[in-house]
Amino acid sequence: MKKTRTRFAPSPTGYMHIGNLRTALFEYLIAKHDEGDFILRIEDTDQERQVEGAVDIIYDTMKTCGLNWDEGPDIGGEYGPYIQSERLPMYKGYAEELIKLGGAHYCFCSEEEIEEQRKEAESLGISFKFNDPCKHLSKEEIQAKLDAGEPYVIRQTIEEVGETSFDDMVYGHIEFDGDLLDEQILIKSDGFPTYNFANIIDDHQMEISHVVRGNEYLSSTPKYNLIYDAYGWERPTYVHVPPVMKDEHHKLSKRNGDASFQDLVKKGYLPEAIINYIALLGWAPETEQEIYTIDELIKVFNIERISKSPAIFDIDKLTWMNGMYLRNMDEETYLETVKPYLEEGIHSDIDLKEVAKIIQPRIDRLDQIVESVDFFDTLVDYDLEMYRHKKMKTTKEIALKSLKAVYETLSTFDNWADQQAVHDVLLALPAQLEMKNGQVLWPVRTALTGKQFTPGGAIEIAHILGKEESLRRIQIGIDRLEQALNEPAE
RNA sequence: GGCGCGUUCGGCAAGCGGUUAAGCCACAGCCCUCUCAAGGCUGUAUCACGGGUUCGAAUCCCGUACGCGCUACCA
Repeated sequence: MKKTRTRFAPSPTGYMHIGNLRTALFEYLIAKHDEGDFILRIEDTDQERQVEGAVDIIYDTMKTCGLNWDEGPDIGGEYGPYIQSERLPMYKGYAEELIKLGGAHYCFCSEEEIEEQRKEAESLGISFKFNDPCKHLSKEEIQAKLDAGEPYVIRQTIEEVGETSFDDMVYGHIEFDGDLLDEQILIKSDGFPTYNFANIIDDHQMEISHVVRGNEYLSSTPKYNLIYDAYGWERPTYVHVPPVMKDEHHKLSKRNGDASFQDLVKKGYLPEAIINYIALLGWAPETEQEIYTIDELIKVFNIERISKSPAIFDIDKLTWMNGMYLRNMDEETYLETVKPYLEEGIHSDIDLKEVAKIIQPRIDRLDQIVESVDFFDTLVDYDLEMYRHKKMKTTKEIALKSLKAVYETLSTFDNWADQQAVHDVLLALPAQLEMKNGQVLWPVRTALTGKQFTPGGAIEIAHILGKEESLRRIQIGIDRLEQALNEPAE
C-alpha cells in the first residue's frame, strides 16, 4: 500500500480565503487520517500575479490553524524544492521528453493567429477548438525555427483519444469525449510551466497519492490523465471537492474581498472554531457531533462523506460555534484569550477576572467585549426613561424609592468581597419593602450601569464595582431622579 | 454554444428502495431569571419539475428546468 501523501499547493496571490483554507484542511485531514504526509508547495508559475507577503500569510494561517506540514519550502524534505519557480529547469526536461513520447509539440503560433481561428469558429457558430498548424511541422522546420530563436510554447498533443474516463473519490465515474479536449499550453513562452503541467510533474515527483482540489478542475482532469498516461505514470487518486459559496450564485473569492481567515480572526473568531466550522462545509460526520478538535477531525474524517454540492458559508453558524468554544474553554485559556480585550475596555482598578466570568456566556465574538464592558469605566449620562420598565413593574417613583433604600442599606454594609453576601443583603430588601425583586434590582442595575442591557445583573455588577463606586453611582441616580420628579409634569 | 458537475427545511446537512424525511444554525413560543445572555423544552419549515422501473422511490433510469464550473501563455 502506498503511503498517503497530500499537498496543499496555493499560488501566492493574496490572502487566504476560506475556500482555500478548507481545501487545505481536507488535504491535511486526509493525510493525517491515514498517518500520511501533508506537503506544502508554493505554485508561483504565474509571475504576473505574485503578491508580496502572500507566502507569509499562507504560512501564518496554516500554523495558527494547526495545519502543520511535513514538507515544505521552509522546512525542506526529500522531494524539494517546494517552490515551483525553483524547480524550473526540471519542467523543460519533462516537456521535451513528452514531445518525444508524442504527448506534446512545439507551437510557434502567435496569440493573434489563435484568436483568428476562434473568431472564425464563432462566426460559423461552431464550437471552437484550436487546430494547431505547428503539429504538422517537420523536425527540420521545428529545429530551424528554434535555431532562429522564434518564440514558442509547448502544447499538449491530443489526437484521436476517443472516450476517456476516470474515477473520482467524490464524484464517482466520469466520462469525457477526449476529442473535445483542447491542446493546452504546457510551457509558456516565458519558459515557465503552466499550472496544468507543473502540477502533474510535481505531484508525480513528490509522490502525491491523493490529488485534492476544487471541482473546477474536474473538466481538465482528462487532459492531465493523458499526460500521466503518456509518461506511463500511475494516475493519482482524485478527490475533487465542491466549492464554498458566498451565496447561491457566487463562490467565496479573494476578488470580491470576501471574508478571509485574517478578517475573521480580526473580528474575534477563534482559529479552532473556524477550522471546526469549515470542516462541516461540504463534509458531514457520521454522528451528530458538531464540535470537534482537530485531532478528533483527523480521527473521524473520511473522504466518502464529502459532499458533491456547493455549500454556502453561514456566518451565523460560525458565530454560534465560536460562542460555544468561548464557553467551553478551560478557565486559564479563556482568561488569557479575553484579557487583551478587557484591558482595552477597562482601565479602572477592578477585578478583570470577575468581569471575564460574567461575560463568558454572553459573547460569541471577541470583538464584542470592549463595548460590552465599557460601563465599568465610565457611567454615561443615561436616559432616565430607562427606570421605567413595564415587565419589571418599575416607574421613576418606584426606582427612586428603591435606590434610596438600597443606598441606605449598602452604606452600612461592608462585606463586598463576598458576592453571596451582596446577593443576600440586596435580595432581602424587596421582601422588606414589599416589592418585587425586579422593582429593586432593575433600578439598581440601571443606576450602576446606565445601560439597557449588561453582562451580569445588579448584584454581580455591584460586587465588581465595589462599595465606593456603587454608592456613588446610586447617589447619581437618586439625584437625577429627584430632580426630574420635582420638575412640574408637562 | 459545446462539454462536465450539481439540485432534501431560510443556511449546513443525514438519508443509499419500505423512516412520523435525523440533527445543528437561524427563526418563533414556553420555562429558568435581578436586565441581556447562557441553559432547558416545544414548534414552524425541505425532497426542483415531468416521465418511467418497482408491490413500493428523496433514494434507481431517462428527460426538462435552473445553477455552477471548464472551454486562458490564471490557477
